[in-house]
Amino acid sequence: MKNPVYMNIAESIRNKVNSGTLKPGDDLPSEVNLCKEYETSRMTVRKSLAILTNEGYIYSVPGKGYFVAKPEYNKYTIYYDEMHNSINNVDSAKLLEVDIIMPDEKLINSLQIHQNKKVIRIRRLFYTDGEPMAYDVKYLLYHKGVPIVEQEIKHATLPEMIAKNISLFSMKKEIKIYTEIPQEKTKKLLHIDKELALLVVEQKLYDSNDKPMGLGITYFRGDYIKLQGMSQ
Amino acid sequence: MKNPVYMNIAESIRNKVNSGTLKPGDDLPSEVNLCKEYETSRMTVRKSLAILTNEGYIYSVPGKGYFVAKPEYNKYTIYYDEMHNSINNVDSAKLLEVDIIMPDEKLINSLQIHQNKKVIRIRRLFYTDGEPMAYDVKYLLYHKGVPIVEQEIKHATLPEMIAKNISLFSMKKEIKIYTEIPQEKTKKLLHIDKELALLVVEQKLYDSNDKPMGLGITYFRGDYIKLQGMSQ
DNA sequence: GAGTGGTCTAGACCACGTG
DNA sequence: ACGTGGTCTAGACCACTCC
Repeated sequence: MKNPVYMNIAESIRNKVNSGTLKPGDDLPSEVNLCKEYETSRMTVRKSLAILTNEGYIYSVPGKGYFVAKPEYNKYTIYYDEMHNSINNVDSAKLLEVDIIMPDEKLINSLQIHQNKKVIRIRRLFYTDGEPMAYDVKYLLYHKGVPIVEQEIKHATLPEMIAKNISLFSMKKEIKIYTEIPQEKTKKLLHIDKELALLVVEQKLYDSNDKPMGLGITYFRGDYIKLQGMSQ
Repeated sequence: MKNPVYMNIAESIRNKVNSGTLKPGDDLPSEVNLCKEYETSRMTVRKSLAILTNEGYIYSVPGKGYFVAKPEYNKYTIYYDEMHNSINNVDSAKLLEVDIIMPDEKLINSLQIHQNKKVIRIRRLFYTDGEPMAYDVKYLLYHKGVPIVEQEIKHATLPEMIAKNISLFSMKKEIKIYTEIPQEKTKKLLHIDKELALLVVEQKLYDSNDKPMGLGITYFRGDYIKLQGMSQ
């Protein structure tokens, strides 16, 4: 046990919260009192408290003190990538079509563009073990330098397509997950000949000014996908 | 502009990463060099670097230095609560049944229990505007003090049910999202008389020793739910 | 051995909230 | 006025990496 001092202090307080000795809303001893209790300097105590703050255990109010936070019941982290999921990975992709279209009303609203602004549409099919598992459509705003090179597009995810121009760090992303009964043409594309639902995942990417940069909609065969997430 | 010094330094470096002046894999100036560049002390520079590390912009390697990180394309945060979602909130709930059952094989595996360990099953219907929108089943391990008081159970989420005993902080949660065609009995419960898919959300809660504490499965009418997530 | 980040100290001044 | 957290300094020693 040669952990740094600040880790031991954080662990000690964390245990008090986990065990219920400290309950949400309770106040912690002040920094100077914690210094005395653990016989260390203020910066070390503050390091411990910063860790617990990051972990969501506590929060501070300037002039008042530190308090035990309420845990977030309902927060999950999910890693979603249209080419990889927990049941099946996409092992090959077919580029159906790349074209330039005039946006319909839904697209005008979604991408917040003028009705005469043209949009690049990329339609693909994703395969696993030779079977089609998802139909994928991307709508990208045309920007100088956007690659329309087949080999670059074929296996790219939406962030990868857009990151050709913009730093990936400043992008904001949104995701929507819902289910749908497939239309006839989608059934044909995905070789669906029985009653089967689609899991639909919409991704939207924004630049640092909250301007939409692209929209992707992926229609997964319901028997080929399960999304997973976890706390933390 | 009377921001703290460490914020300005962080902002300055963040901008270099966002603009592409610094690219993933590039190394940053050393702490002492940053001290000279920004004419400040080492602890202040370290505070800036700690922030950028938390934000996922950079990472450090002891003995070597700081480097620009690769952004996480595919990480999303989703707030899920079986009683609230982006389309419709549950405005009332009906408790169908609470009973004690012997676990089937699926449940034995999922909750990692012995086959003769009994399990509490809670079955509910969720309504919005008087219409049934979801069918919900929870499986809880029996523990002393578990409340089986109807009024407490009726509107509780899975974490709330289990948090009666255990500190909510130390719990780990898992979520699985998929789609299914409803069975006949589910169709009746949810008043489904047309072709309609279900969005199924499974939640599993673990205590701090990774021991499963409960499983919840919620079957949402596909036209009544859309899950949403976002980066960060 | 020189340079790097990781930990830690013992001070300081400030803005804020409460009596 | 006093106690609180927020910011900042100028040092120190350590473990690690690389040459």
